[in-house]
Amino acid sequence: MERDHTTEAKIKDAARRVFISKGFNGCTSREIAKEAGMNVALVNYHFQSKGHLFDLVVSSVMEDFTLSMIDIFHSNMPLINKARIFIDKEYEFLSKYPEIPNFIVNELGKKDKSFFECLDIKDKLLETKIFEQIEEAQKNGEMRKIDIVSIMLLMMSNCHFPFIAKPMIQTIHSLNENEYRSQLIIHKQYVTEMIIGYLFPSK
Amino acid sequence: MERDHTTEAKIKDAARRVFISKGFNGCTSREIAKEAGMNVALVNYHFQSKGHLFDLVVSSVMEDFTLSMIDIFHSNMPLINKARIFIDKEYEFLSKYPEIPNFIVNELGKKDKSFFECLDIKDKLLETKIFEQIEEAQKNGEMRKIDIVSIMLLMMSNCHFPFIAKPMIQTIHSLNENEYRSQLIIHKQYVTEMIIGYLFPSK
DNA sequence: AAAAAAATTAAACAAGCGTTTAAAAAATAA
DNA sequence: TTATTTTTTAAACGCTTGTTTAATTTTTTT
Repeated sequence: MERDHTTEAKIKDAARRVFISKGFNGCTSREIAKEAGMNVALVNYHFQSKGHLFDLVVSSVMEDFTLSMIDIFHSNMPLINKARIFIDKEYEFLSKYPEIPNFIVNELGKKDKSFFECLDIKDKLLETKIFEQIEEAQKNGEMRKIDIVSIMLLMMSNCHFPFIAKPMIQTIHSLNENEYRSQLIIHKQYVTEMIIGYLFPSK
Repeated sequence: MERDHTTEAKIKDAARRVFISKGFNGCTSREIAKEAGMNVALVNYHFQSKGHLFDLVVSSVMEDFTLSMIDIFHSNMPLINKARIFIDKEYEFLSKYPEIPNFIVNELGKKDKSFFECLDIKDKLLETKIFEQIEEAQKNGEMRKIDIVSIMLLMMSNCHFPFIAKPMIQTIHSLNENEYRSQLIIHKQYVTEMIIGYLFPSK
């Protein structure tokens, strides 16, 4: 019984769905069990506690999230291309999992730093040598001299916020699902143009 | 006894603090009562239910939030100045209440649209005639032709996200409170430069 | 000062929570 | 098959939740 439709996998998948859309405090163990089509006791039998299951889900989500960020950095493209593709891939990933940014900023904000650190996002970023490439491009004058933190903030702000604030923007401007999806496609182009234009002024 | 340190006011203030930092599901009625230095029963005596009190807090927060956005729009400055001041005031407001963006996107995402609509943010924005001013500036060629939704998204993304993602960025880059505050000041300048440069290409 | 109203309290309510138990069912090993 | 282990179940556990009750204190009214 090594297939991937084991009880454990079903529960973990259900937990992921429920936790992402409702948060840790916003859902119950019974709700997760029901989503998985299981008995409540099975959740604790296989995963000890709600909290432990949650930590597993958080780690899994963060892994997907980090992976979606760094896989572009590993190539040896010029930085300006990487920036373009990064924004593109980020919008693609977030369109697929639009609830993840909200989940991350919400649920990880509550956790203490030690849990956060063991996900070692910084280390994974360092491995890609992206920071060296940025430093070099800045010395060459190809790239505007801005610190890493702000570069990351600029990128993430303009990629994540449109997904985080979706319900708010949708209501303010009376946009349905399709209309907002179209808006995101247009917005991605603006964002790309703006960020590339700012970070690489020569172009 | 018409002063502003009535029991009701104390409870409402305490509820605002607790709700903003922990969310609706993240806190209890007893916690709010304790924060206010009151008995639990008093919360329901004065505010019927936790949910009703929460709605009052949300409305109050949204009012402050909307007010912080629109008061610059009412003046008859040139648009480029309004944009600069908007970003400045937004960072000022959010530095004072850094938990509000997170609270808004989280708690309002759960509410149904009818509740959202009765806050009529769009109407308040329309009253300021800012949309007309934008349209005119775009016809004059002073401003890049971008739809209102994306303009708002650009503004809010770059103002709000740095506060929303604070815990994440802090941990990734090992920044303490003061270091992050300094980062925000620098970042605000980048953001201003980038957005103004993009929206008003002539400059 | 006495009576009426309002505000506050401690205690209890039923309902739901995460978790555990102990027995039944299913799967595995002998 | 029989014995043994693993998995699943229904039921219950103690605890916390939001809310209510009924009694007490404080304030207001007369």
